[in-house]
Amino acid sequence: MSAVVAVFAPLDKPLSYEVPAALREQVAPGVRVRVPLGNRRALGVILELASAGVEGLRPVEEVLDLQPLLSSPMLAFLRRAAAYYHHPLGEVLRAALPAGLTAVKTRVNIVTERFYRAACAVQDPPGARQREILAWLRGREEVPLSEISRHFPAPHAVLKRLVELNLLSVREGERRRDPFLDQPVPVDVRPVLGVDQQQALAALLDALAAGRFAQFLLHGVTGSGKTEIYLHAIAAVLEQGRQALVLVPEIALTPQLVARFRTRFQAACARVAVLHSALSEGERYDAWRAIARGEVQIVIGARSAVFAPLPDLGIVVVDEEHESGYKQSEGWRYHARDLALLRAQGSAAVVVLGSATPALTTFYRTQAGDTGYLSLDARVLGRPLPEVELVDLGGRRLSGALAPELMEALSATLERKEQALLLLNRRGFAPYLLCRECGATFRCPNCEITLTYYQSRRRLRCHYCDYVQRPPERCSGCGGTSIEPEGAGTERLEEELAVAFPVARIARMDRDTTSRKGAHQSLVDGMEQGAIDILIGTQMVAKGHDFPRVTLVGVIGADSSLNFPDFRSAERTFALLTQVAGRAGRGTLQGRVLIQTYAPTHHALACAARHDYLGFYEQEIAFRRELGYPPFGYLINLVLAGNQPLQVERCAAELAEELSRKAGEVEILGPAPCPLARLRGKTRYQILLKAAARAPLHRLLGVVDSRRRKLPRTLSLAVDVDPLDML
DNA sequence: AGCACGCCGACT
DNA sequence: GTCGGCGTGCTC
Repeated sequence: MSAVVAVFAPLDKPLSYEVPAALREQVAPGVRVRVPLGNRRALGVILELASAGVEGLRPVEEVLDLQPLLSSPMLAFLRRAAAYYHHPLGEVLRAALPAGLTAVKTRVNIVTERFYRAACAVQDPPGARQREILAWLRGREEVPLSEISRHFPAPHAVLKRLVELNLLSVREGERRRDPFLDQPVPVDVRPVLGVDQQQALAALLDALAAGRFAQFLLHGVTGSGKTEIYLHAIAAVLEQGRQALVLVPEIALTPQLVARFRTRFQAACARVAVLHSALSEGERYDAWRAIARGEVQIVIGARSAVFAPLPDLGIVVVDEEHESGYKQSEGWRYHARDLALLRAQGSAAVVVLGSATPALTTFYRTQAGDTGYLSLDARVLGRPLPEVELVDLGGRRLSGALAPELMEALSATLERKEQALLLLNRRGFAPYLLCRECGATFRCPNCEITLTYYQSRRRLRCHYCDYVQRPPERCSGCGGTSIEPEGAGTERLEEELAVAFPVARIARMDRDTTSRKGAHQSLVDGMEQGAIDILIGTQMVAKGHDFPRVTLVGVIGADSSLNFPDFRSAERTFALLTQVAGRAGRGTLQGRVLIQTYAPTHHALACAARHDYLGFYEQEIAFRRELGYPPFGYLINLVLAGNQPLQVERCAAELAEELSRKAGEVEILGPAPCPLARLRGKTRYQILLKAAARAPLHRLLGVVDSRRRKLPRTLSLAVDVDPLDML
């Protein structure tokens, strides 16, 4: 008997192993095995078994699972995914399984831990620390050791003594800690559905009742009540005894969404599992097993949650489906929304893609009829959309980052004691330092970009590789000393506003101010409690939260994303502007949006100002059609990177040459240096493959696969199927 | 990925 | 004369 095994290694094909007689009872497709590979061992998953013996196979050494870890629909899904993305199956399986199940060095998963509970005794112990911990424990139920450790350093000896004194009881229990449980549970409000919502829901319920694969776009502006529809549809899925998967672009920004799900389904006793990056290896494993056993009805998570092993998946919700966070940007470059569709096909599940600004490709599918279109026209409670004005900066010279119009609007907002939100999609004080004498800028030695200047810390920093240096006293080129920051980032804007509005309470929200745990939440709280008057931030401020007292939104660098060297730059700009504009006037107050731009006639800006998705779509789709870009063509980007510039260039040229010979109907663009031609010390070249259909592209990738192994090992080749950006 | 094999520079 | 640099090939 032999087994075909996908080994967790970047091999281009599965390997066959002999199944020893002693292991015959234990093997099955979907179980993990330990196998010899070269002169080491590796883990892998059995894909299939064959009774016919083959000579000269090495034996399976150990079977690691009693039951298949991956069900057969799940395996089928992952095989299709591997084929689609031209990624080694073993690596795909590794990405789909919780870390810890794929490493050879088998770590014992922590499944139990000690729980302590204060006894009913009233007398107090002698030690001060003992009293302290006991008092704390008396205020709560059963507490796991890990949580006690978080509040008290090295509590073990103290706890042991308290147990000896019979003041505490201990129990060994299964570990289940979930940071999202700390969220206050909101009251479950069940708003009455509007007409649009009822129609959308009815369509979803019909599809669910049919029990077949179907996909829908739920198109509605922020605040139009998409979440309520998800909740209703999921309730119907649970009724059928099936499970639901909810994907969100970034789980860290959605604690209130999670809380809402928890509250709603508490009564139905449905278990909601949240998969997020803060889970330890053990917790992740526990959650994964519970999901696979069918004990969890609803899974909420970021892109990797698309691999959650729900046994009978009935619905997948992809919230904010246009978000780029769904695309994995290194290693296996999958897109969770596209994988969700692939998976749902195999599970006869319904997919709901929700967005206020759907990806162009998604909206196109609704026009073509492949995807059902459900539209929520009005904001709930009929709140009007904010008035948006474009402030044309053409030919004007500003004294600071803000135009007078925006300054005036800000002071009016402050006078009314309302809040303002300013979007400037650039961190730091200034995007670069400039020598006034010779025009030199200061660049990262590893990456081909200018170093961002941080005034607060007096440092220059690279946003790509984190290289840091002190700002130079004099220019290395001409020796000049008049070196000045050019352009403005959030740090500078904050400073400028502090001068202009000395009494205003100003806060900044970007990756630099929110890296500390809980920092993001405290800024959100500050806004909600009215402790902040002006919130400055990068695109982070456009996402996630409702601030009911925000009546003014200002956008400062609206054009910077428009000038990205990428065919999707208009789409991204439109989505960001629409999203941030939606932040104004969420409460009962009328909102106003001012967008500073040099390109007021560009359709991304003009349409965003009119809240006109359809108008934007019409213009953008015409451009895509003309150039054969998605959805009218399919792209695969090949990125070659290496330390030696000449070698990278030469190999890229050779690869492109060979591809051209076999191109057929595939268009080969390049090789050309990537827009980020150097990144973390590596020189990068790209070759873009473009075709009107997928099949010839995939055929051509066969050439890449066979050539991959012949490349010098000092070079890396990344295959990006359906690239989102090409930097 | 990991690991060995194999062919060219600076050391005891 | 070796030790070891990393380019190259292979893993059932």
